[in-house]
Amino acid sequence: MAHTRADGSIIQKQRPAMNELNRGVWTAEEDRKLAETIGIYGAKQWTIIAAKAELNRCAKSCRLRWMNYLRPNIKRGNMSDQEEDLIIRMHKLLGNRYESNDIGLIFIGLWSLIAARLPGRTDNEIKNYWNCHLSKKKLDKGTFNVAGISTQEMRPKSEQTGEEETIIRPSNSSSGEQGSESVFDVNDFFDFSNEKPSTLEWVTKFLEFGSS
DNA sequence: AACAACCTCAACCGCATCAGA
DNA sequence: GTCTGATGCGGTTGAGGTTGT
Repeated sequence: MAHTRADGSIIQKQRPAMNELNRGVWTAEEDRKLAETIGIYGAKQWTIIAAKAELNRCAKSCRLRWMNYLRPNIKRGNMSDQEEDLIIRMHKLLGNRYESNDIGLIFIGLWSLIAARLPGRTDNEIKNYWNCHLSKKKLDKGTFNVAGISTQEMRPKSEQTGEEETIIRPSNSSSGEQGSESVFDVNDFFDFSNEKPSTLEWVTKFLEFGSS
């Protein structure tokens, strides 16, 4: 079974078949059938798509393949510094903060929230990138320092000094204004107006928690 | 050249949430 | 209000690739 990598090279991969459903790597023919079916029925009703495509794949598998690989405008290749910076910022602000509180809503939609703000990137890709590159970088150094901003400096002042503060101060601005009040405002940075209600509620709780 | 260790990333799994009956 | 199937998410796996010795 062949599979195409992001750079166009072919890899071979196979998992043992379970039940009567096809599993493992998608073939070019399966991709073609799936794309064709989605072209007819749209990328929404996955149980119908899975049945109509006659791929012997479950709906979840079809959805995953479309979302992570076949979907138009998927951007592949290395993450830019800006993209990496954004991932780190958002993970720092959303992910780690929620690890340390007791609201009980940990990491809900984190990767998809980040992916939504990185056009062409998938949540799976960002998650993989974090696990492979960034979390390791964090472990190695204790802090990040991407695009001139370390996560120590990204921490709300309240975490650093115990004072009340919800702003983040880049260590050096591009304008070269040493020590200027170039404030990173969480409310400006995150526009969640298009998120579904449950996510919006979660973000609201998060922001309320961070500022209380 | 051969082997081992590590890295990458597509795909699967289990669970939570959503939406419609 | 409840039930049930569909959908979406993060965590994890594991085969193939890459790098180091």
